Amino acid sequence: MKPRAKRKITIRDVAELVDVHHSTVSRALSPNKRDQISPAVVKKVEKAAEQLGYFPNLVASSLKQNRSFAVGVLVPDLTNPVFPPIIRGIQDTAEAAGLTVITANTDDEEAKERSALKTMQGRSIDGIIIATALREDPIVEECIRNEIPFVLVNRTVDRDDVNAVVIDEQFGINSILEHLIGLKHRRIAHIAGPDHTSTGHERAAAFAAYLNSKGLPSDLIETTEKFTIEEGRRGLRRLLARDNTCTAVVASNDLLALGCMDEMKELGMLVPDNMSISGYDDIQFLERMNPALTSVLVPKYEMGSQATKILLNMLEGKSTSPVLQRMRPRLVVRNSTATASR
Amino acid sequence: MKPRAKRKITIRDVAELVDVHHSTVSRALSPNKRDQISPAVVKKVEKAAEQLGYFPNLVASSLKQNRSFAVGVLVPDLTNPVFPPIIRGIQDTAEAAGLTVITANTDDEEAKERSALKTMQGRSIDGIIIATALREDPIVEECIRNEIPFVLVNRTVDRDDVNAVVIDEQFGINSILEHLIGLKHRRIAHIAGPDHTSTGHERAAAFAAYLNSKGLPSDLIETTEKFTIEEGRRGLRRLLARDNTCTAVVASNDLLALGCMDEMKELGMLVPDNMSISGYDDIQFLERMNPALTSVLVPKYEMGSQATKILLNMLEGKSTSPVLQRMRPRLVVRNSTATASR
DNA sequence: CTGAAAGCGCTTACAG
DNA sequence: CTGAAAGCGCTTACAG
Repeated sequence: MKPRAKRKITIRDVAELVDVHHSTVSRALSPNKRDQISPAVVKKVEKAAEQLGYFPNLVASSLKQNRSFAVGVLVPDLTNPVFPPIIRGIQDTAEAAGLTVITANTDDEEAKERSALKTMQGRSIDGIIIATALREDPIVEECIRNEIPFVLVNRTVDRDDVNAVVIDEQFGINSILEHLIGLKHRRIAHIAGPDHTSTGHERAAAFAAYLNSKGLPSDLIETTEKFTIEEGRRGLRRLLARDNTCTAVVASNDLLALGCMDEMKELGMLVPDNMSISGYDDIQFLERMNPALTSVLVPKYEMGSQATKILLNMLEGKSTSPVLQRMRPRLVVRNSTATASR
Repeated sequence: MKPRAKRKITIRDVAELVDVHHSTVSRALSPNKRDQISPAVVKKVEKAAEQLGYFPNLVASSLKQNRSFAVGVLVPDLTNPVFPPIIRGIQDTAEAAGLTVITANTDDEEAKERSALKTMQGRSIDGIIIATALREDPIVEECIRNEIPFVLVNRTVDRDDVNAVVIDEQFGINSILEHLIGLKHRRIAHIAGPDHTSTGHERAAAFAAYLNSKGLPSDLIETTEKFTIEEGRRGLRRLLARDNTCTAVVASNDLLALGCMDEMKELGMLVPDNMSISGYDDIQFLERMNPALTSVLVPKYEMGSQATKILLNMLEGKSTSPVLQRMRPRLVVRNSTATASR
């Protein structure tokens, strides 16, 4: 026979059972106040709590402490395969520290970002991890203005007084270019991501710089509007319209690369026979594709996890000066890149 | 010059500015209490709130109302490609109704499920959407016992007094079997998902029933422990060890099918030449694989969205009797299935 | 080591 | 239509 009135068990019920003041119960149950209470009482309180099936009301606790033990995460779109591993890294690390994670999709729309931020603020979020940053980002500015602790992940902003965990893009681009040059490619093109993102911008800059340093032409850059398959197709179309001498294309991320592959197929051209193509990010299942896509693996889970650790430090009042952490990616060679055909 | 003390603006600050009682502000700002207040005052309150940059403290509101305007979601693992679209469907629908979504990964471990549920209860979650149900599920029982409104999605339990949005598995299995039989396959095998999941169980049952109804052998069923690539490999290995006459394999989901493809490759056998293979779920990028995997598309986003709508109805006190909603999947034929080779 | 009191920022019966 | 009061379930100075 279950209790019909499902009134919530509170700290007062526990107090009554043990016959102490409810503030004593609060202390006994709080890991860092526990030592203010005699072990005997702690024991009794714990037993009573257990017995009554008590669990703390985090909402009340949040209101009083003016923090919610929750962190927000802003991603463009959960169904973009780059993000799930990043989010998982965030969640695992946050939950291990007792924090709940609230994720919002922004679809790269500022209105949605603002609304998500507002909701999170209303929930007294402790901090926020932002995977949506543009190089000039009003939402980031807003977080700074409102003194919300935040860490950027994957992309960063142009200003350098923020915490961010990103990729060593130069290393990543260099490693793919080295690989292609080793395969005798001399005319290499770049399908660049949007220039208003740090990833798009830095990868394109690294691309040009490396080729210049090798005395190779670096003019074959087509910049896209978004990191999408469709934009990859259009980018490649534009590229081929103005040049038909290049033998390899470095795409700024995997989705753009997949778009390039689609366009090649549409044109009846073969990858890698007629053109080598590489991606960036190394999303799931590339090894199963036809052809398997060569890519630059970015440690997505670790980036998320690392960003969260930094945020946790901030919340604990440690780590004062802003940190820009660059993680090293790793080239993964597959079948979409091969020896230059001419 | 920004205000240094970033004390939060409260309803009282707004009240003071307009010179009314703070309860009046509360009413004026509440969509469903607004009409108790004279339009003139509402206007003034809104303006003052705007001017002060007031936004409501949802934590306080939650505490008082004993609901949090948040719903929980339990998934096994966010990085499993089936789930992001489901979650996105949930989020979009929930957010449109003003609810925040909190997602937790359980890795199919009961301990993690319990802990997630406890956290969510502590946060006074309004309801919960469960994508992790087993046919006999202690967490579901717990939700029932604690009278937490919940809706199951993708999988359901054996008891029928719950709300669930799942797939018409019989339709899905029939459509793939029809397709294979049309391709002259007569010895068809099934790599079944875990029997303790409704999906694994129902698909296997539908498989046997349909073949029986056509007078075809239905004994070639290998049951796996988990819906994973690795289990798919092992399942196919076991199958081939006991039978070498079958020409087609229906896998209970895409990951199992991918495992079957891997094992075929390992054995030096060709798909579909030596064996047709089909998946189920239709996760992202199957069309790009080598060979492109024939699958049964389940409307993932819509399932999530539909489950959320049902939950919203429950929260509004509508919809009393439990609903089992079955959504119709759709066969997507690709290159991994072809005419039987013998 | 423990208790009593105040208060976090809202909402909502109860009056008027 | 508006105000005054009480209270949601905690936490935490302040006493002792």
